[in-house]
Amino acid sequence: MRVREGNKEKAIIEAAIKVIAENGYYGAKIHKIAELAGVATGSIYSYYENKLQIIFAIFDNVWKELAGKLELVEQDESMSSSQKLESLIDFVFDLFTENQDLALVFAHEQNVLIRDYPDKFTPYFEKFIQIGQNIISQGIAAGVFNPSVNVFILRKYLMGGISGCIQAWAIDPASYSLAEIRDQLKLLAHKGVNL
Amino acid sequence: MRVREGNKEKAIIEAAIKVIAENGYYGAKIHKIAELAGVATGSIYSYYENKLQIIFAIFDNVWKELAGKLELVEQDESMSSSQKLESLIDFVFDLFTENQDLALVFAHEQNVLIRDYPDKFTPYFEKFIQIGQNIISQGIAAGVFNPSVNVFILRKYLMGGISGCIQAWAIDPASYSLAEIRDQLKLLAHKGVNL
Amino acid sequence: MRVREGNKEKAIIEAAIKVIAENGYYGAKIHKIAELAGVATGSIYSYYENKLQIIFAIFDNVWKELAGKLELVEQDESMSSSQKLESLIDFVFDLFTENQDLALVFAHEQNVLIRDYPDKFTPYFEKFIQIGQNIISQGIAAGVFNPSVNVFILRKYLMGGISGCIQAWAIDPASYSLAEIRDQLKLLAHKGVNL
Amino acid sequence: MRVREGNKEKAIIEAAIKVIAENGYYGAKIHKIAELAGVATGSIYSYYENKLQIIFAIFDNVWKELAGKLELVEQDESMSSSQKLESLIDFVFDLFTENQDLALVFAHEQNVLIRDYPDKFTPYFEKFIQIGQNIISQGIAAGVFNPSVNVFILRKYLMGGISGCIQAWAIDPASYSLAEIRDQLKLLAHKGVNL
DNA sequence: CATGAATGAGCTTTCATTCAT
DNA sequence: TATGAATGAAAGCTCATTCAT
Repeated sequence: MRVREGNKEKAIIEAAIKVIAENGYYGAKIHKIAELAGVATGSIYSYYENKLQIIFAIFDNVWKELAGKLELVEQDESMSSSQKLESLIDFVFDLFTENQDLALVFAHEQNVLIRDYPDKFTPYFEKFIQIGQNIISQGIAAGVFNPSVNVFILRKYLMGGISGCIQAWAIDPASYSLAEIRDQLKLLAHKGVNL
Repeated sequence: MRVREGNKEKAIIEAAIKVIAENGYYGAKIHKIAELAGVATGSIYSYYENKLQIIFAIFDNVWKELAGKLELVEQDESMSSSQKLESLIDFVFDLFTENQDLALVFAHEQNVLIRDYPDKFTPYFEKFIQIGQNIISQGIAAGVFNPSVNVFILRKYLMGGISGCIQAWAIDPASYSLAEIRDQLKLLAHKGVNL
Repeated sequence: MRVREGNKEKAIIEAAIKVIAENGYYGAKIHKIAELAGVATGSIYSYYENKLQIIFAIFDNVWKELAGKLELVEQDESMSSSQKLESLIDFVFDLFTENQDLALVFAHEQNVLIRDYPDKFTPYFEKFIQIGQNIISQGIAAGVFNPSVNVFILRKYLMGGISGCIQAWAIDPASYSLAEIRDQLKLLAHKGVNL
Repeated sequence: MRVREGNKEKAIIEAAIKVIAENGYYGAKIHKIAELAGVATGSIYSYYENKLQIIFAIFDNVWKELAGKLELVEQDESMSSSQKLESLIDFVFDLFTENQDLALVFAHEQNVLIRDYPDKFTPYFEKFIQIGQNIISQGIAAGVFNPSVNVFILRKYLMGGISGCIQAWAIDPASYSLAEIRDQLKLLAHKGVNL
């Protein structure tokens, strides 16, 4: 049956997220991940080729899900560009605020991973970014977004800003109101792109 | 001669920036830093207590300089809040675009360092951020900035956005026009804070 | 099989005794101990926390065994104080002459270890010494040992004398007759304590 | 002038005794010895070929002096064998109780040094021991000492016993009365050798 | 597939010794 | 001779990965 194995694979990923969130990628010991996942150290290697593939898998899951959702929104002709942009923020925001450890892994590890292995990082991230860029471009074409913004730069700016806020919250959740961050993010994004 | 050449310490820092930019903190081997600095491995430890202190020193230099500059601007009564905000962006932008490796170290390592050693990270960073926050608050008080933005969140957003752009450029400088990034950053920052 | 072979831990200790005997604690390289034990360097650390714990374990084994034996003798009411004192010498003598390397480790390292880590050294040594002291005190009370000897000083003297002889033999076994050393030790001990 | 240099050489030896007493030979850093001696690190090497020669010099000084004194006593026909034996103990005892650090160095390092460098250790030690052995042999020949003791073994026993007592005192001087140790040592030595 | 003991390459750090001044 | 910054070999220890069971 796939169920049991599927469970182990997932248990490993979840344990890895927790351990990496707490210790960083280098500080996350395979032994600890295995322990937390309730499997033997060696079993990790039945599911993932090596340590690197585990964190790749984490981000693959994340961006596959987000890109899938965003793709549906992009194609939804009943939504305005502004609504689509808000949805983008909501998707990212929902996922990471649901799972604080995942947010920390995202904030701390993704950039470094992309630097070290630009060609091996999940293509779904690029896809997600590309869709986001499309949404903005479409908004510009539709006359609702400011044509003077460089979408290529804007996407880096927006992602950086969102990431900065999520990280701040994940490190010290007690100091931030999630609802306010979300509203502010949307406000700032809109101010950034609107005419 | 007894006069310390004053170069070795600097040579080590510069070599460290280069090696860390290319390999990350964990991937930066002391041996390589020493080699690039043109000193013996052991000499590193005459100048820095251990590997960690090297990267701390890098950030200490960076934020000491930036906080110093920003402090002068903050106190300059001839400048408007908008001009001060632009100066902030210019300072960060100038420093990191002058030194691409430093930009990569900043973009990839700072957050992780702060996570792992929150109390040992240079206090000048917090000082810089605090001054930036003051500038925005003063702009709000002066009626030029939007009072509905949460400065606490905004500062994370702005720093994240700036960092995201600098990182994108540092990884792939050929694809970006520095001048355009700078203009866009200022535009986006203004749009974010203005009424 | 899950059954630990029970040999590796012992093989490491035995290799350590040999290597430390030949090179001293500081001269004993982990790599050499591992090689002689027939295990990988890293395996040492599965059994012992660090290098120090290895030599602590050696002395723990030694004095645990000797203190256990001496305790039985102390409680044996059929033996005279003189016989008990002879037993003490026999126990030490037997153990160390059976294992020349162990004798060298004892003679060369124990004092230094106690100096450097007085609180971490095996408590069984103190126990052994204490029982020896009791035996002498009982002999004095029974009127067979000389009441004018200071048992506190005597125990240092006796241990020092025994240690000196064992060391001399261990360094150059060809020059000494074990049987004669043993007889002389007993003679000297008796002359030291008898009335 | 020799004076100045002579002072430095002595200052180094004295600093070395102190530092080695506190940290052991391996724990004694050349840098610390130089600092305490008030000379530059490199200057040590103008006086001693290397670290090893420093501790050799310490023991050379010690045993040269003691052997010289004991030689005079041995040749003194007005003294009995028993008096000569007492003198031996007095000499050792006086020197080490005058200089507690020296006692620690003796107790902790001499045996190890002899093991590691049997041929390079000061010949004056062997000379001292030899004279001591002669004194006992003469006492036996004169009919005052017990002919059944093996002088070869006895000397190891006596030196071990004396060393054990001096070490105990040096480690914890507050717990011992020097006068009593000295008396007990003489008593035990006499009981050991007398008929 | 599951296990976890075993592996050993590779790293940071120390410190006796050197040598240009 | 005196100095002390510089050297670099060497060692303890870690931990991702393997593999016999």
